[in-house]
Amino acid sequence: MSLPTIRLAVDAVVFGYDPKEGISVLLIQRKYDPFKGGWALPGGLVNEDESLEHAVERELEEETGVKVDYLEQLYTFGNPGRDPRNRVVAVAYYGLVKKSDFILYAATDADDAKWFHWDELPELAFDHKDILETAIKRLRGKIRYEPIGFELLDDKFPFSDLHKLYENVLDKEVDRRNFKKKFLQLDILTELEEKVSEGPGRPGSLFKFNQEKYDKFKKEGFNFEI
Amino acid sequence: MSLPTIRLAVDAVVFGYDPKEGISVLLIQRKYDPFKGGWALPGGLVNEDESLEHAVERELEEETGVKVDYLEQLYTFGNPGRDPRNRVVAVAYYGLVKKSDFILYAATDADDAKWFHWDELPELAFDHKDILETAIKRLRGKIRYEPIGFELLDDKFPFSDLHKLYENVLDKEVDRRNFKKKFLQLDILTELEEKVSEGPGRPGSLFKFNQEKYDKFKKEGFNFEI
DNA sequence: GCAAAAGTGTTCCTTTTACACCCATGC
DNA sequence: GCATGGGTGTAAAAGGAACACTTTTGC
Repeated sequence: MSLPTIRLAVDAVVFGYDPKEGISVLLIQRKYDPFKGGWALPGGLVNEDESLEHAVERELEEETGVKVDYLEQLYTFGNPGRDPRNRVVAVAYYGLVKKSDFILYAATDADDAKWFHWDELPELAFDHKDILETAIKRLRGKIRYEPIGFELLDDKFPFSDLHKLYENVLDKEVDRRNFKKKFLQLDILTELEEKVSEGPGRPGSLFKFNQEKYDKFKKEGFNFEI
Repeated sequence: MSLPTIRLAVDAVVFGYDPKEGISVLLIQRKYDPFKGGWALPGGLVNEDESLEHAVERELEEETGVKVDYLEQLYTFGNPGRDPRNRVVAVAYYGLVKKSDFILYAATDADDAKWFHWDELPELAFDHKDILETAIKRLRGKIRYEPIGFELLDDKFPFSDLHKLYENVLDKEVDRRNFKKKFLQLDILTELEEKVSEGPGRPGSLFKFNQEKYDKFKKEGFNFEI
């Protein structure tokens, strides 16, 4: 019996955030067939001697110039037929980045790399729509028992940015006062002296995450129902 | 550049339950090298034209005779070096079964197949210890936002079996009365007329799961903090 | 009649929700 | 001075935790 030839790939769902625009996803435009010219998740084949994480980070940087510092395995998609030409099993990861940290460029397999608002996505190649939906569900679930935000917001941010982030991810209104009360109770934020004023209205204090507490919650989880 | 040769395998962490003995894990004794004679999770290479789920179910039945009806993808383990001979990436699944439904037998790659109490596990081959620990964590997390039990208990069971199951999985005492109150509120159980007496003490009613509600919670999740 | 397990209810406390008024700024 | 967003507190409601007594059986 000969060895099955199954190719192993990784794909990355990278979320970015902007308080004004909401949540975006990083996509590339494919340079080669299949789906030439179509939009897809960044990703590619795993090399024989590299770890899966390394493969995602490498492909992501090659194709888009983005380096994520937070990356987590999402799910493995392996249905025969998901790639029209060969059997390819893809281990999908998802990551969070501060959009403003990067200038996108496209290279290797990508003709273009762009952020798309997660409500206005183009048609996607392969089963990447499924992957993306799985990632969105995961992000929505995650937010309830692990902090997100540090990876998506600037180092210093007004509280309203964090509040809007949660409203965006959960896609529902969240009472401003109760949210603040609950979040501050976690004792994960440091309030700075600085204030910032964006447009009209009273300026708000800037906050930053307490890295240590943040990592602790990330590791041990918490309960954050809202 | 030649195609990397990465082999793709699946491994299964199958949990079984017995109110008297607690939670067990199904392991096989390896017939061939590497780790010949050692204990390992059931599993094996994926065929070129079968889905990952199919591969797990096939390997599991071949090696142990167990057919799971509930199986969920756990995590993909892909570190180079996890298999001493080749690069093998393993997609791990975990499943829940009623132990009493099966008579184990060992075949193909397995010399023996046995249930081990999850507190008294032998040394495991490859990185299977990591896989198992990941599965245990997942099971403990799962119990809080999805029902488990239907897959682990007999069709009809006294309430105390369910209670013990939760105590076993969570590895802590849970107040009997509060647990019952909360669980019955979910309206997921049907109380039967039948009563059963196991040893001394007042006989208890038998319950069964309301399949429809169960599937709904399984799909949509709930919040069950205890 | 004693030990063992099942059935049931109440109180207290914590957490969550709903909600309103004042404050600092830009224009 | 008015529109806009930021900052803060309180009361009512719901949910969770703690806890004790009665009932039915086996021996």
